[in-house]
Amino acid sequence: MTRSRVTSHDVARAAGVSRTTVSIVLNRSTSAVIGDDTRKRVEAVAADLGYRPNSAARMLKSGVTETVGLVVTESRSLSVDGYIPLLFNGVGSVLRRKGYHLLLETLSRTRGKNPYTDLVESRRIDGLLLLSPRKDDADLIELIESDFPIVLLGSIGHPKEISVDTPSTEGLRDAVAHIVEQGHRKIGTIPFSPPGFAAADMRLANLRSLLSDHAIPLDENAIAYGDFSAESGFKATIDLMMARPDITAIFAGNDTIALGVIGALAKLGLAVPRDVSVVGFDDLPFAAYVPPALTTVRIDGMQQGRCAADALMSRLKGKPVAEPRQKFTSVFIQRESTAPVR
Amino acid sequence: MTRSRVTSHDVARAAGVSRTTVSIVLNRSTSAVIGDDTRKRVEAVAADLGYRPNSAARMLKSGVTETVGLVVTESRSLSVDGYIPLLFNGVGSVLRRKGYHLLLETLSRTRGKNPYTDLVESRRIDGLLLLSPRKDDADLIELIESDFPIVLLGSIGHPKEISVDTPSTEGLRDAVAHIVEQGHRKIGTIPFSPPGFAAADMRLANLRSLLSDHAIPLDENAIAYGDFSAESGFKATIDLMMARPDITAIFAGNDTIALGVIGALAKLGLAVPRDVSVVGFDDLPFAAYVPPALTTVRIDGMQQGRCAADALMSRLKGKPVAEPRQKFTSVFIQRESTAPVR
DNA sequence: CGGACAAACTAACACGTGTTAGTTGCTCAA
DNA sequence: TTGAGCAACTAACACGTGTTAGTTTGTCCG
Repeated sequence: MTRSRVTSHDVARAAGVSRTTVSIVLNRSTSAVIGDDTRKRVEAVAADLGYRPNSAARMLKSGVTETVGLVVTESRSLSVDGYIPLLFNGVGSVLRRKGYHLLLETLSRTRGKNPYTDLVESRRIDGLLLLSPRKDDADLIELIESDFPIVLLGSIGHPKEISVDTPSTEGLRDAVAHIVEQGHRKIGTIPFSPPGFAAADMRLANLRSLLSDHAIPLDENAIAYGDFSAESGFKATIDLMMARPDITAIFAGNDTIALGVIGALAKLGLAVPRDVSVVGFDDLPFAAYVPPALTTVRIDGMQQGRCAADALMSRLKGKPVAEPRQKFTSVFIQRESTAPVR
Repeated sequence: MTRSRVTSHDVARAAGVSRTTVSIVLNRSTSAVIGDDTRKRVEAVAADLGYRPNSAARMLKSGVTETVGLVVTESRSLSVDGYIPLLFNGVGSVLRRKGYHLLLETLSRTRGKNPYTDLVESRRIDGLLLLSPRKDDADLIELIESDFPIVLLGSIGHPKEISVDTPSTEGLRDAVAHIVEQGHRKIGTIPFSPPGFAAADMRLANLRSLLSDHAIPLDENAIAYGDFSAESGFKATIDLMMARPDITAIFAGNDTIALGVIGALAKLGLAVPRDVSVVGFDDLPFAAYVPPALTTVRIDGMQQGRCAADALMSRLKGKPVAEPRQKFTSVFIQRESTAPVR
């Protein structure tokens, strides 16, 4: 490493004081009183030499890394799910303000050992944000019970969890009411992921229950599973409409899938919303600007990200989190991809 | 810190050897010969106790963090530009394989001091991946000249840079040829960012030059600047078509913007491709599945991410990078959003 | 005049690791 | 017998920092 660095020792020598004094001055520590002139001199010398504390040494000594991990459990979803970038943005804005850093870890489903266990045990991070947690994740449960600071984006219903969830209930209730009001009775859906993914399972159950309130069944053959992407929405729609050509309204698992749904319907010669109505989910930034503008259910990704990061920050500061299980209501947004049944 | 950790000292004591031996065994160091039985015993004890080396201590001693920074200079673009997630995925797949970690930093344009300077000087990262570098970034140039390992995604034309670029030339040439062949002469464009952004400026200049090869001008009033998002594409299109209702073909800065363009045209009562042809850029995962399937120019984000990460990895291993300025050709993809002029 | 006390600073330890320069015991040739 | 050489291991230092427990100097009060 030819690139030589300036240490607190260099600053101390140049300022004619001890290394201890340098540390106290630069950290604004109150463990000792330092004269005003000395303080000024040390600060000037430090700035002059361009001194930056070595983060590794600081981590080692203090045990604080000023870094939090963000784990995306489905690395595949990262590249196609437009919701995740919004989360990143929300999380990032909070961390930047607090001077924290973000370690991004993607986890492919096949891996045996969870990578965040390694992050935690090697003390590389102070806390963890976990996206799309799974109820059956034993490592995760152990981590939660060990009191490691961890905030879930989504919920697994563990008594000790801290989570920021966006249940679909309210928005979806209004969406269903709207669709039923428009006269639709033959309804299909394309969940945003295959079964086993907590949030998607929950939303599907929710949809089924809401439909049954209107005495409308959600048959097994009216469900075609997607996989986050527009492509999966496209293919699932082809399958769905083959099996159930009578369907007049489709609830897409997210807005990206909704794009694929509309694309597939067009391929089948069906216009949206004239022949089939489509409801999206998320209200991604593009939703209002595509043709037809998507009727959808809004959840605010940036806000979810911000809240999760805030909760983790206060947890790291030792404060108890005010609201361990925060929930954001979703809201129905009516646009132009839905219309009365013909 | 109630959470007590097991150190190499604990392992040493439990195995009845010295800490040095533990270190040598677990790092497979060749600086000393360790007997086979001792080695086995140490490994067993370490596994048994669940020993994980403290990363901070290791960083401090070895000077290696096994972490690379990924800086997104336009934090706004993160939430709306579908290309970035693809890059993440490519970068992530390489780093995961090599056991490296990814520190994600977003930079809002307004900030004075570049945050990556801090990352570098506090020794938090071994190397840097920089997205959308700016030619006028003095800190960046200084960093490059100081031989810090840094790989640019995009190019600023510095003699010492290592970069992975995706110039638009080939794909755009074919796209222009296609559009001209279809009889279009009144052509507009919506760059993916306002002027000042190197890649967008370059692409615009490229488009202008390619059009002029066909003796077609690109008037100033045929350009309406976008800002990564579908929303910006929507609004820019409204402006553009107000100023130039004669336009029959639009080159969108990226596929997300193309969505907004098509949405706006629909609002104006214009159908794509019947009334106006639209060419996207990037070939994002949804491009083939929306109606109409986007005619676009493909650049492979995952591959660009992988190559950049690979280049950085070999740079960190001390190997000279085989090809310091790598370029990926873009390729024209004809789908259904373009048609002959009416 | 002596002791108490505060202000201003510092010596020295600890954090947990990787590595260099040994040390110990043993074999084997001269 | 001896000393050279080797296998197997370890003592001790260094990385750069934060902090505890002092030390020195000066002042003030009884």
